[in-house]
Amino acid sequence: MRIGEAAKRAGVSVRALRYYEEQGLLTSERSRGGQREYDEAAVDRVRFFQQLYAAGLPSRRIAELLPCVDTGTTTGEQRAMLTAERARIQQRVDELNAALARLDELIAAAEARRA
Amino acid sequence: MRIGEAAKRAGVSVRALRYYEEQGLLTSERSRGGQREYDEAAVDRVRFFQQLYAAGLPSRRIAELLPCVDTGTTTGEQRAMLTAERARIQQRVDELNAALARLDELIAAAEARRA
DNA sequence: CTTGACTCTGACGTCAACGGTAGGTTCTAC
DNA sequence: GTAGAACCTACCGTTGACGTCAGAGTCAAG
Repeated sequence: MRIGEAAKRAGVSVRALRYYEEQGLLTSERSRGGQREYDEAAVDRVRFFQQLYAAGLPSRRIAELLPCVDTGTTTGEQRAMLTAERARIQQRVDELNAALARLDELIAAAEARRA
Repeated sequence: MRIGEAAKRAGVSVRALRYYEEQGLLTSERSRGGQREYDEAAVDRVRFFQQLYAAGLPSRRIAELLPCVDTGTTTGEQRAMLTAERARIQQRVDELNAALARLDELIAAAEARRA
């Protein structure tokens, strides 16, 4: 499929796909006319990026861990990065839960005063 | 206390405090010389901002819900915003947990292949 | 073989939350 | 009363993940 459909299926913009390629996160075949061609795997890959972006990883880090995903092999350094990122995300989850608790206080107070 | 100490106690930069004031999130008394004066409540307030920032709320939204915090009263619109933000954050937590699961797969595979 | 939708490569624009700097003032300690 | 730390305003710079636009080429349909 071409870039427009791939973007739609992955739920991102056409520009985003070109950006990912620019950053070395995504490759693509080219038609004889020079247009990008993607397969289903590329769509999955992009969805994976979205998850990692949502988790706060910058594209640099994603690029660093892509070899693990692609080849299935890891260096000690890469394993260390994976667990470090895991810890960072876990911490973010904890922060968000704290924020949720805080918001719940506000909401409860607001509802009480409303009644 | 002056801005330097307030920043240190809140765990942010001096620049950040001036930025919050610029955005209408924080006020301060001024000494006769024009220097900002903060109390403990301001420090707490800033810590609260940090929590909300961590939860992904932009300063615009924070500014919108500050009246609830300050006056303790809410309009229907504000209550709606509070619960909407709550839902958004909850969704983010879910996304992060999904990312964690994904990373755990990678880590497990890496550890297995290492051994 | 033309039309219209889609795509291409640059390259500049955007937005948030500050960082950093310049040039000058205020405060605290001695 | 003076040195040095801390503070002031004003303004430009930064970073990341794209948005947007220009000008040109490509592709599927009729």
